[in-house]
Amino acid sequence: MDVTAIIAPLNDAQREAVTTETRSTLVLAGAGSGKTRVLVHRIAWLLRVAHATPWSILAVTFTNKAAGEMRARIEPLLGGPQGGVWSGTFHAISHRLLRMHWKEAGLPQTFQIMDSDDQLRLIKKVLKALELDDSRYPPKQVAWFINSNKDEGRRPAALAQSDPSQRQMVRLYEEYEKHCARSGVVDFAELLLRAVETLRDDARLLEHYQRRFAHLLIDEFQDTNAVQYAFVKLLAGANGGVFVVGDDDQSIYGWRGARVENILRFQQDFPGTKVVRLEQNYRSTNGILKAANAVISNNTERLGKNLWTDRGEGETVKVYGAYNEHDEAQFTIERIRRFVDAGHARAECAILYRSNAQSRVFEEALLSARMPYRVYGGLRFYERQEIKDALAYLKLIENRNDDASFDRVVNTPTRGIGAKTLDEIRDEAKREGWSLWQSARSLLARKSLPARAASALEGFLRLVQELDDSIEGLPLGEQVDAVVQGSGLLEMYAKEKGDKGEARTENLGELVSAARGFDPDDAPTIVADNSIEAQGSPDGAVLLDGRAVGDPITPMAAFLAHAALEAGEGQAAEWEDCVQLMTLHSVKGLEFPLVFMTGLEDGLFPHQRSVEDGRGLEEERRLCYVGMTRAMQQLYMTYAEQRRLYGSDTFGMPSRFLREVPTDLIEEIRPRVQVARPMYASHGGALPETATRVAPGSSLYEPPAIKLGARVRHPVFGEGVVLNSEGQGAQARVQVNFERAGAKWLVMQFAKLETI
DNA sequence: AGAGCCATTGTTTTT
DNA sequence: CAATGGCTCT
Repeated sequence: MDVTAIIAPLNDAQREAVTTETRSTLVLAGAGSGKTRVLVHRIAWLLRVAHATPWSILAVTFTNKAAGEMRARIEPLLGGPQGGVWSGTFHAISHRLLRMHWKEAGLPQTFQIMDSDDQLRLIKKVLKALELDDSRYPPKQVAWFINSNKDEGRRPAALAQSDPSQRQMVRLYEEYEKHCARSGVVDFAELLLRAVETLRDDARLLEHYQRRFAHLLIDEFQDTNAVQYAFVKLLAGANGGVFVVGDDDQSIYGWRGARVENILRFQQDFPGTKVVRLEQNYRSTNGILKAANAVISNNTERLGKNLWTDRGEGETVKVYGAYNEHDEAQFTIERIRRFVDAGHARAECAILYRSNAQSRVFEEALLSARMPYRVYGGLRFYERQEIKDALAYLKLIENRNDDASFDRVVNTPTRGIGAKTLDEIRDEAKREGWSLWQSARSLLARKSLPARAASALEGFLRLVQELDDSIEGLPLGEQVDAVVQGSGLLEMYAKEKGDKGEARTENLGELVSAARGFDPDDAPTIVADNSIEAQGSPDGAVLLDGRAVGDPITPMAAFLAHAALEAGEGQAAEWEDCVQLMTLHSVKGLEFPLVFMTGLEDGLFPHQRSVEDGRGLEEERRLCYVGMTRAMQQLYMTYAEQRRLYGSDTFGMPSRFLREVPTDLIEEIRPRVQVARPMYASHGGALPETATRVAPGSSLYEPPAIKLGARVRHPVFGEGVVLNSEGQGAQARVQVNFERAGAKWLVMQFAKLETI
């Protein structure tokens, strides 16, 4: 393997990035510009040309999927699997550090990871324990408060306690942390924060890793939050090489703490950063690209970048204004059918929408059209109830103090441990500061429970202990099998009637086979490969206290972490050729020859709640940009004039993003016959259509004459508020709720409305 | 323990 | 329009 093979397939900008010798590099990689390629080739370059050792490289990605893809692409380039390189998500890497250095991190060796679902349950418990009203402090909001503070690196002590409700929130945060500590569980945000704090506060550990990881590579840098940024900065230290790749125009996770500003900050914090822009797009035709560029250019907070391509103009972007959501679905399917009839695969087509709820109409239509499809998102394997039950038993076997797991299965299957007994246990736990397991044992020892409850509880404790004893020394798969059966879960779900029970027992079976097939070595970020560290790297990485750095991780611990960190795909990968349905968020990173962006109506997309502030709107616009740039050959953008939402009909205006595409780049497809809008339109695509150039004055380009929520005055009815509007141009009507006369529909053309 | 009833409440998602 | 959660009643 020589240098040519690594750099030959690259364009100038890509090559400049891959071969850079500056300490810090920022690659601004536009959509479809070969971002992953640059990352992969950079690693190959470091190994083969700069002669870096594998263990000096740490590559961080945003999702597990991306990490897997990166690993898969490095292999052929280097002619074999690359052991020693640490790669994975920030969470997986943090987890690995914490497992190895649990002592330094102040965690029990058997600490367990708590997912968002467990977290919410715990918060509800804490609310109850503090006797706070959960309608005044909605658990979701509390979770948001805790998580976003952790994402920003703030512990309760660092928080202002300005007003009483803020004080309560901080108290909840504190109490929540106590519960976590007591039961030895760690939530997602905690994984990161704890890892950063541990490194920060332990000079020897920090020095070891700073010296070891001479090369840091971070993907999707625009999606990093404050703690992740701190993590990078900490590990880089004063000398480490940092190579970050990102695209400010594709930052769509601001709402969960991601900070685009990190890109700007990076250049300040790492003086001398070389900035490389990848602007040549290899994915889309020029028409699509120009349209996408036009939309994103409306954002003010940009680093600036213009994608170009040397592919041909291609087809124009098509816009379709449907009567309603059913018409929208029919139209979409009809176009897919044409595409497929022309010899394409269904899997080349993607239907995108803003929110998951919108998939339903498409699913129904696809079903009745007998067209196979696959919906991304939804309930994932390790999030299923029966799987979580089984995992809870396993976690409890690992760590008796895991309260979340105790709570979950103490009475599953039912064994006569009711609310009353549990309250007793919880009271005891609160009084003594113990875990539920410890409290249960104490209550039993003191014989302070009624006989029946006592024997039921006794039975549960014994069951867990017996399971623990019986699986010792067995291979992982047999351990899981023994627990699934011995816990009674399998029997319980087998009794459940109907398909549901069957599906659940099947899933439990799948869990067992997942465990049988689980190879810790396939989860490189989860299992510490101590052998490599023990040998020390040739360039002389230190050993701490002369022993291997950190503790090894058992297969069971690795499996449980894998289940928590990588919740598994929503549906088992079916290899049938099918149409792909997903949200605009989950399409990031993918590409399709034919893309439909649907539901382009103001209020839906951009979403109502984002329209209210400017930054929110810019993020929505980036989401639109992400969607548009997924299309390789053909892009359709559709909206519905009428849509049933939350059980009532709404009349939306075409999305403002549609108006941001220059008219000469799109063709608007409209029904040829202007019929009166049918009440329940569903014309199966049979309606003759015609494609026309959009003329100024077309419905799309006529801004709404009146804003929803505006106050208006009518010569006869007096003052009121605009509730709704419908139609455009001469037919435009508005619904106004008059203070005296009540709600009325008025035709804009005739009603002499005056805004006030 | 489980069925049945009423009220509430609705983005985006990974880890 | 649902899905969810809390509640009561058997």
